[in-house]
Amino acid sequence: MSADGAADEPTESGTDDAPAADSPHILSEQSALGDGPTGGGEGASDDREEAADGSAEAFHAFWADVVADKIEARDPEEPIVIKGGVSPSGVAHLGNFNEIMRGYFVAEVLRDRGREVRQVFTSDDKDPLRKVPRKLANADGEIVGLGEVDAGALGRNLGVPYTSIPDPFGEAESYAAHFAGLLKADADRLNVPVEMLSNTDLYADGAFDDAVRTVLGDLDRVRDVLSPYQDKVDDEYVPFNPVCEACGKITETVTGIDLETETVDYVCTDMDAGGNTIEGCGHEGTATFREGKLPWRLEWPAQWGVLGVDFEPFGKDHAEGSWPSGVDVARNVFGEEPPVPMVYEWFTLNGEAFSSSEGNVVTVQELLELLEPAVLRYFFALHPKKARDLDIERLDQLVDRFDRFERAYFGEVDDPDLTAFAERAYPFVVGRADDPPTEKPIRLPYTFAAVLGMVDDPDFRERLARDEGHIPEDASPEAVDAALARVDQARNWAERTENEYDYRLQTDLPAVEFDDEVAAALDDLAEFVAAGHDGEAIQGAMYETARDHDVEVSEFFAAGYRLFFDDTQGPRLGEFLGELERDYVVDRLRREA
RNA sequence: GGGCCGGUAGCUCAGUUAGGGAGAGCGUCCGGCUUUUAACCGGACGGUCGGGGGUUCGAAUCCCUCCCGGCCCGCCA
Repeated sequence: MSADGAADEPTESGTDDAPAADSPHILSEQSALGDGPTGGGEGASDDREEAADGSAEAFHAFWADVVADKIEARDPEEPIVIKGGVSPSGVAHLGNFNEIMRGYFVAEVLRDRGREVRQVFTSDDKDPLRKVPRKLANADGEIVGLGEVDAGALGRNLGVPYTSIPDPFGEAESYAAHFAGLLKADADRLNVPVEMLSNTDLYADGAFDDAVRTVLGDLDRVRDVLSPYQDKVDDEYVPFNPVCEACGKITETVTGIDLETETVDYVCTDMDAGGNTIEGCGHEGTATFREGKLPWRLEWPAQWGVLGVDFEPFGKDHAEGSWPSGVDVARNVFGEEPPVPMVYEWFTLNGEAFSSSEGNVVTVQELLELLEPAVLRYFFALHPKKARDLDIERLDQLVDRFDRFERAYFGEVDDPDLTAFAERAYPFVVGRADDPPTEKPIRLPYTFAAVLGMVDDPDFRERLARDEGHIPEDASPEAVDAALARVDQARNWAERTENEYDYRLQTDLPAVEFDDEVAAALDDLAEFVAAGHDGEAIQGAMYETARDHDVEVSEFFAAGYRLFFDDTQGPRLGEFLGELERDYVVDRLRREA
């Protein structure tokens, strides 16, 4: 926006004309060329008229630095504005968080470079509800079906801006407020400071007045710019959608424009919405510039100008659609430079596309029951151009990768590439860019934490973790507590996925029946345990006892698993029993309690 | 059909900026921990870097082409 061009004569293409110059795929370009290197840490190559992009960029191990270079190269005014935005839908799922998290890392990198940054997020809530969602998230973030709410009320509000639709749960000010509240709450959970803005409010406050005036004041130019992108744009097309004062719906038939009074006349006609027709009420009325909205292809670039946006990440669906037209509109309708763009790949959940209607969604809140915020933030710090799958079944892999990434930061991994990435990105991932941790946190391997989660007793968990060497002797109580917090998360994971760690120590004696040899062997083992031995010894005794009684080792273990877990398999039993209360183990082995 | 992005080991991914030894973790297999039972340790197996062609002394990396997948190319956002 602030850059250079955009004098008074918005010519063909703002600055230079190489088509690739406006590619939003800034993390894919091989770019290079240019001359003056940006030098070690300064960046900001000033004066130098055209040529624009010049300056060979230094290599960065963290993609957010590449983006930050692009932004700084434009010599932006501060605060630098980073924007994201979504239209409210039924569920604020993890996919929506790309908008927030990708921008966040760029914001943090810029702040780290001494820049003042404002990260905003627009809830594009003046958009009309186009179809009734099949799933909604309630105020607690739980996903529920339409049966939980007044679906009829939603159906009657098709075509109405989200901000004018009551919250289906009857709590927030509106449907839009409910949804924005969910997003904000999740951002808070991830400790991401983002300023939520309501698009409806921006209109109501007159923020878009100038943009609307510009658009309606020079319809021919707008039509010229827009027509290559949209077939519907003809000589009659008026890119402004008043809200019908009678029925509250967004309308699209404008019959008159009065630039003096800043009003438009309209007729509330039927509207197509994804194959369905939303009926208009037929009302004829007059609306001010604040009582309507611009269509998306104009609204988006208008937001850039209104908010002074310097950078905006967006999903790949926008890359070939609204981005090119947005660039054109920004330069040739509003006379300003579009922000630095960045396309991110979508990711999938358990191998499938996110889909709230089919229930294939997961929220930040749900995920934080399964892993630490830092791990989730790490997921978003990975390269945005890779299509990634978030596989809940194999969440342990993600956590393991994070742990390795963390170890790399502390110089414990022999992998130069990973180490270079970690050295730069880790402080941002843990949210401590200005005060990086100097000591590596204690991390229990995730699957081991899941094993500990089979027993509720906190002392048991700590003892076994210590005995297995996962907690240093001199660890502070706080550090130990922090490490053990992962046990509850891993336990939730095991329960949620019903995987091979989903075992539960049985407090009551399961129904069992053993043949005489096995029973005798169990009695012997009980005696051994009663005599007082550690886990390792018990493990060894299990083998010996089985042999002594001519019992297959596997059969004997199965008996043990049946007694303690009511299952045929389980974790390494000896070490496990060694940490449990002795009387309990002895009684159970004797099938007495 | 056209455009954009992606395709590296069974899985999850680094490596492509700047051409030079194809890598990690997990899984699998084998072994170790006196001892077949998920955690810990060691080792091995495992890849035509999607296919083909080209440039080069040398290509996962650069160029061309083809295949596969996602997205866009109506409306909406």
